[in-house]
Amino acid sequence: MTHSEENYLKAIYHLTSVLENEISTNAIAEKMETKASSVTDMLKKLADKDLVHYKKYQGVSLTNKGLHSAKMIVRKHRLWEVFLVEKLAFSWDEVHDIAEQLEHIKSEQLVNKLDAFLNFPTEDPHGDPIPNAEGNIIKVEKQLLSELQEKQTGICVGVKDTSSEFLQYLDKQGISLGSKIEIKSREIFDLSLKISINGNEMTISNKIASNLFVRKV
Amino acid sequence: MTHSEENYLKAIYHLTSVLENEISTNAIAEKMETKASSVTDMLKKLADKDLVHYKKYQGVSLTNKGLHSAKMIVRKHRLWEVFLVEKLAFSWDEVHDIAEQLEHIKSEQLVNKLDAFLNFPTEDPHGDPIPNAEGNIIKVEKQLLSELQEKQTGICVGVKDTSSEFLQYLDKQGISLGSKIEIKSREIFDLSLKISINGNEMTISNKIASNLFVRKV
DNA sequence: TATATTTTTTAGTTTTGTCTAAAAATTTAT
DNA sequence: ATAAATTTTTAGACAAAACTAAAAAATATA
Ligand SMILES: [Mn+2]
Ligand SMILES: [Mn+2]
Ligand SMILES: [Mn+2]
Ligand SMILES: [Mn+2]
Repeated sequence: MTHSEENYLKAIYHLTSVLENEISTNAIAEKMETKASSVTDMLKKLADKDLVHYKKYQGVSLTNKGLHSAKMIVRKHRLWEVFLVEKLAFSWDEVHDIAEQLEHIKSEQLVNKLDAFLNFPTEDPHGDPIPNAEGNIIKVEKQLLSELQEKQTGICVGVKDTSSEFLQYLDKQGISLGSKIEIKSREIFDLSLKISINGNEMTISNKIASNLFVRKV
Repeated sequence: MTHSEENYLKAIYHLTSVLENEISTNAIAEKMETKASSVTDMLKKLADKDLVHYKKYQGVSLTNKGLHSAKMIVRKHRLWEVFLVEKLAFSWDEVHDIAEQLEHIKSEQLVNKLDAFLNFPTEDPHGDPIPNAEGNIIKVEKQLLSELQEKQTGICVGVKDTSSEFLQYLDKQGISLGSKIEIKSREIFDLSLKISINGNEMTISNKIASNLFVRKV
């Protein structure tokens, strides 16, 4: 499997969890920042290899084989991110691009030894789940901070936007995975929130709150 | 720089240390298991990018820029090999192919953090020197075991052949980097050696002895 | 329903890296 | 010095992965 094929599988996998039904050519093109015609070419190739179900004009979905491959790529991506943060002291906003390269390294033994070296983590530095060697994922129930009611409290367990801009903003505000956040009040006008985080009071916009995952406590 | 360009630079670099003078198209083709015509094509491209000095029919050599790039690839290859052996518990005969992939990961920060994580090793698991961030190499004087005289003793500091067959043979015989080897006697007929290694006596062929580097003591 | 708009596919190019076959240059042998 | 052998380069082709422009299909609108 080529890097390009792997990137397409991964894109389809990620779109599947957001869009539920069949994935459109255009959705893939947008996600991969490429042209729809290139996507069509690749879908044919992936279909030939039994990695996707594809019918002209009808969108695409992963076969079992394709799903498993996609999960293994995501597994590698997230394990490498853990390695970079935990072992090499990268910060969580620096690791994505490097992991994009490392996820294509081919060696089952390597992934599994890396997994063991890292003590079989179940989540990456952004709170995303890491599939195990069989492809199984531990789902943690979580919701957006913006969905919490006034006076409710949550533990920050993930980010929806993983851009370094957003992650660096969170660093600046002292928000990280594990932070305890209480909604003090919600401003009706712009849905901004007054929160207390580890005792510290501050105001955050709705945009921020709808990119933070929390586990209610 | 593409993977392929990097592989060519590395091949030329390795051939340079063996062949001294200008490197021939055929030597590169043989090393890379490709056709001479493919090599010619690539040499033109590398010359265009000022990575090699190339004159038709006259062979090729690395420019300063090309030499530095090659050293950085070798640096990555050998650091990753150290990582795989020291941290992930791979054996020294399993790491080369994985390092061939990892050497192409592009991130200066990654290499340097990995280097620090490994405590700035100067040699890889096969005894080959690791260029530092500036490309400098610590040369250790070493010679082939086959060059030692009777009654002389050496410490094993490297292997010339890094094939897994040879490395596994060494494992089986209990020979590793750091082993103290004394030449007890040399058989004139086939140049085989009776040696004692860490007290243990055994006989090895000339082929083995001329693939083992030692530091005389 | 008929028409307009959007989405998707097809057709034809381009770039990279490879190949084979043939031509050109260099080296070796007579 | 000439001929033979070897090495290297050129010419032309191909596969992968991208692109643009145009055609076809599906969807939305009047
Ligand atoms: Mn990532
Ligand atoms: Mn992540
Ligand atoms: Mn190696
Ligand atoms: Mn090595």
